[in-house]
Amino acid sequence: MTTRSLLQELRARFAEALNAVAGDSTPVDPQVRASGDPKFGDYQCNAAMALAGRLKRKPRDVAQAIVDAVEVADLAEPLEIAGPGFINIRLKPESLSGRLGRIAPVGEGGVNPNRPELTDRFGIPPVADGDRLRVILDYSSPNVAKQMHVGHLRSTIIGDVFARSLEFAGHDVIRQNHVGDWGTAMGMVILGLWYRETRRRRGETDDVLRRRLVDLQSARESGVDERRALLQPIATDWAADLSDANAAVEPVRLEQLELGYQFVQTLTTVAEKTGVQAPGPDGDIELADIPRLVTQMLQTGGEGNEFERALWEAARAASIGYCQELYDRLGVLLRPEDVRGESFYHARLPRVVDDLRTALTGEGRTAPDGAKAVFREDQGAACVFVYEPDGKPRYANPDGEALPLIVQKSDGAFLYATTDLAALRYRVSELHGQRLIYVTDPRQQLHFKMFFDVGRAMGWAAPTTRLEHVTFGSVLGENRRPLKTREGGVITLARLLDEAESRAFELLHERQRAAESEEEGAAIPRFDEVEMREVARRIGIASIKYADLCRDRNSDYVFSWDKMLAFQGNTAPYMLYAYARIRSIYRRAADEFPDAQPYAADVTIQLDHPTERALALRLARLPETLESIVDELTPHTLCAYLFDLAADFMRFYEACSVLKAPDAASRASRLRLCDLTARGLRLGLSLLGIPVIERM
RNA sequence: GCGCCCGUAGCUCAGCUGGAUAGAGCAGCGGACUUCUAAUCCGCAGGUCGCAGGUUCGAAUCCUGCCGGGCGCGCCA
Repeated sequence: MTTRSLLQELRARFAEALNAVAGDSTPVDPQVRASGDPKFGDYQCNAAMALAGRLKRKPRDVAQAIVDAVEVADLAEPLEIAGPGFINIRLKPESLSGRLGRIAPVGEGGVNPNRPELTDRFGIPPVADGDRLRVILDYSSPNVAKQMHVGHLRSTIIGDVFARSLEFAGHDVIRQNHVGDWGTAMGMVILGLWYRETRRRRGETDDVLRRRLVDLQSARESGVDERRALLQPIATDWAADLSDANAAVEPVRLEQLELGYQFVQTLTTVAEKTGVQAPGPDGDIELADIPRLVTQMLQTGGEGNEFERALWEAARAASIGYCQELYDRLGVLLRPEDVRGESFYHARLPRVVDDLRTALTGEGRTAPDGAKAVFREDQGAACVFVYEPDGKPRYANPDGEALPLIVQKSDGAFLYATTDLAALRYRVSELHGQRLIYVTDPRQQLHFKMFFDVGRAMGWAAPTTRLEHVTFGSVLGENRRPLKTREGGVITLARLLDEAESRAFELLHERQRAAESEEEGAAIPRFDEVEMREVARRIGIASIKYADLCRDRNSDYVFSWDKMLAFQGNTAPYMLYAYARIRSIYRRAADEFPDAQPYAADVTIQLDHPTERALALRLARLPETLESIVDELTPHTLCAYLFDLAADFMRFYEACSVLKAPDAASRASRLRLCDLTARGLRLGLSLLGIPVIERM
C-alpha cells in the first residue's frame, strides 16, 4: 500500500465527498490546503463557496452537506464551518502521532553521510512505477574556455537540487552537463594554446607570453601604425610556427588556457583595422578576423589535423578537470561522465539541417499547439520560421518581420540552435527522456521557445514529452547591479568559495573567543584548528548554496555575506545549528539514559504541549512539501519549510526539556520527536545539496 | 515597436495558482540564561500590496490601461 501524504489523503477524501454532493461525475477541485492561521485549524477545505454557485444553493448549506458526506473522523476532530462556508479541519493528536509513529527508524546500515536521502526516506515512498519518468536534466553547462564565475553558480546548484529531489521522488534522472566545448570561445582557446605551444617549443616560457600580452593590452588605445609595428613580428613568427605540426601536446592547466585565450582575444582587438595578416589553413587571414578563422577551424572538425585535435583535447581535459574540482568542492553530483558537451553533437548537425530542410520546406509542419514550422533559406542562412495558426509570425524582430531560428549560417557554420535540436533528438530517442529540464538564465528564453516549437513540429519531442526551460534571476551586488569585483571584473567561483569559508572561519573563531572570555564559558564545542577549518568550510559552502536556493529562483537576489552567514533567520547556519542542537541532546541522552529506546514499540508520541503538537504537524507535512518541489521545481518552498521546521523545533526546545522530562515515557516521546526532526532536517538539507554538521 | 520578468513593512524576502485580520527575518524598542549549545526564545511597533479601472460572495493573486525598473528581439551562446 502506498502511503499518501496528509494533504493527498485529505484531498482524496474531500474529492469523494464533493462528487457525492455535486451529484455528477465532473471532478471537483477539493480546494484543500493548509490553513494560514492556526485558529482556522490545520487544513481547510474551500470548495463549498464555488460549488454553491454551480448548484445554486447557499454556501453554508453546501458546506454542511460536504461535512456530512466526508469521512475523516479517523483523522480529524469534528469539522467546523466558518465564515461564508470554510470547512476547518483540525487533526486529532492521535492521528498525527500515529502517522509519525509509522516512520520507521533508520535501518541497520545507518545513514550514508554523503547521500542520507538514499538511506533514510523518512517513510516517504517513491512514486508508483506508472508515474516514474525518465528525466533529462541539463544544468551547469559552463563554457570551457573560461573560469567558472558567479553566473554559473545558480544553474549548478539549482539544477543539483532538481537532480536530488527528482531522484528521491523515484524518478530516473540523467544529468547532462552541456558544456561549451565547441564554440568560438573554444576555438580561441585552441588557437591560444597552439600559439603558446609553438612558442614553447622555441624555448619561450609563459612569462614571455605574459609580457607580450601586457604589451598588447597597453597598446589597445594606440594608433594604427604603432599597433601594426607591434603585431607584425608576431605574425611573422606565426608564419614560421605554422609548419610545426608535432601533435604531442602536454597536459595543461586552466591558467594556461586563460593566458592563451586572453592573448588571442587581445591580439584580435589590437589588430582592428591594422590589416596585419597571418597565415591560416586556407591562405592568409587578417588577425582581426581570427574569430571567424577559429569557427571555421572547428566547423571543419579539426579532422585531419592531429595537432589541432590534440590541442582541443588538452584544452578540454584541463577545463573539465578544473570544473570537476569546483563541483567536488561545492558538493554537487555532477561527474565527468555527465559531460556531454556541444562537441558530442558536432557530427550530427548536418543531418539536423538536412532533416529540417526535407520535412519543413514548402508547407512545413504543424506542432500540436498549432504552431507551423517552415524551412526557408534567408539571406544565405538556413532558417526555420514559426507561424501562428492564423499565418502571422510567432516571433518577430524589431522591424516586425518574422524572426527565424537560424540553424546554419551563410558561411556554412552551425549554431547553438542546431546543437540544441540535435541534443533534443538524442535525449528523446536515445536517452528515452520523457521530461527534459534545462536550467539556464532567462535571456535564452526566446531561443528555447523557438527551438521547442521546432522540435515539437518535427515530432522530435512527442506531445507527451515535457520540455521545461527553468530560469533564474541574476546575482546582484549591493549596488543592485550584477555582482562584480570592486574593480569591475567577474568574480570567479573559486574566489567566492574561498571568501565564504574564511568568513565562516572568522565567525567561528570569534564565537570561540567570546565563549572563552566568559566566566563559566558557554557550552559550545571546542575545536582545534583543523576541525574548525572543516566546520567553517561546510558552513561557508552551505551558506552560499542556501542563500541562492531560499528565494524564488526567478527573482534577482542581492548577494550579502552578512545575511547569508547570519545565525538568525532563514539561513544555512540557523538550520545547521538547529540540527547540531538536536544531535547534542541525543548524545547526552545516550550518556545519561542508556536504556532509553525512542523507537521502541511501546513508545507513544505524546503531543500534550502546543509546541509538541506544532512540531509534529510540521513533521507530518514534509512529504507534501517534497511533492510540490517535484512538480513545480521550486527549491525555496523546501527552504521555507525547513526554516519553519527548525523554528518549530527551537520553540519546542525552549518549552519542553527532553533530558528533564517528567517521566521516561515523556522523555522517549520527546527523544523520538527530536530524532524525527533531525532526520527531517537532514533529509531536506540533503536534497538541497547541503550536508549537516554534527557539532558546531 | 513587439515579447518576457519584476514592483508587498525602513532593508532582504514569503504569500501555497481566487479565500478569512497580507506573513517571516533583519534593523528599532522591551523582556527571558541556577535549565538539554542564548548562534536561541517571547513580546511591541511597523502596510494605500506601484497607480487606476474591471471580473465576483471574495483580488496582493485573474483581465485591461497607465507609471517605474530589468532583460530579450538573424547568422554569439
